[in-house]
Amino acid sequence: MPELPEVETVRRGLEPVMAGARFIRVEQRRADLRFPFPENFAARLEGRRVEALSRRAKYLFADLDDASVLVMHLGMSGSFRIDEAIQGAFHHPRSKRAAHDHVVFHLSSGAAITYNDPRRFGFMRLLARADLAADPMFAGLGIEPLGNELDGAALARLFAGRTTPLKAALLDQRLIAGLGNIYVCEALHRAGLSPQRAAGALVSKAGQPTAGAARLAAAIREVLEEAVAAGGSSISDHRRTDGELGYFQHAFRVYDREAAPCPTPGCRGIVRRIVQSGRSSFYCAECQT
DNA sequence: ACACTATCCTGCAGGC
DNA sequence: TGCCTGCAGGATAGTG
Repeated sequence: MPELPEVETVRRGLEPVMAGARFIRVEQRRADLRFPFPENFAARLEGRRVEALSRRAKYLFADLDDASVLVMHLGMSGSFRIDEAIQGAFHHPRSKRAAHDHVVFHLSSGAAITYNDPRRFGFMRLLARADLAADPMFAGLGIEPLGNELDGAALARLFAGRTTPLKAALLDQRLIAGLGNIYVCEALHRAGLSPQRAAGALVSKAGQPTAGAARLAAAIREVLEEAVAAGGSSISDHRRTDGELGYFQHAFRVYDREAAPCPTPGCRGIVRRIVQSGRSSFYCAECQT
């Protein structure tokens, strides 16, 4: 599910009940997700206070009061649900969905936060804050697309000399961290660039960003900001922490719209689907060149 | 260096 | 109704 906008939506939902709260009790219902849980996971969390909840790329970080960090990744199908514990009156419906409730955080704020993940590609880790930057998982992460670093010049620097297709370059978390299949497709369409174009073609011979590079940087920022404002995209699994759906999926111009007319004004193209790096690319061959 | 594949896992849609 | 295939928002390891 979750690319940067969905993870940021989750962060904003969790922050009011997690930041400043203590873990009173932690239920860990299985030994592993994508990776084994840390040793004594529940015991190491219980009693700890969350100082802040932040996001980097598609990772969530809960800074704890013992100088450790709880790292959470939602994989493809992870979600968090917040239940306010009201005098034990809350009833959890017996559903297939509940079978994939793997972790429950009971917090001093009175909230119970349940992590659900059918495919179990998500994970949780506990790291010393001092070790975070050097950890292999984070040391090589690329620039944050909603931060100040992303502009045409940054793309030119990252893509210079690369023959790899734009689609693959934009999915590469070592270059830009946080984009996934949906928002890469959407950003390329907004920028009028083919996913098959060589990444290095966005750099002039003098090493300067082309007009396409500037358009792409602006398109990435724009589509992510709009998606965050919409609460992310809910295709099948993504839920906001209050259980509501995001609604950016209604604003998709090309993603999962094979054979639909291209939405670009005046364009008579049809959205096509091709496979790159084993994943679907949706684009319009008429206006994306 | 790069591109593609398989892999982890479950659910769902579509074809028959 | 069921069985089968393929596909899905991520990320990594391994191959050529």
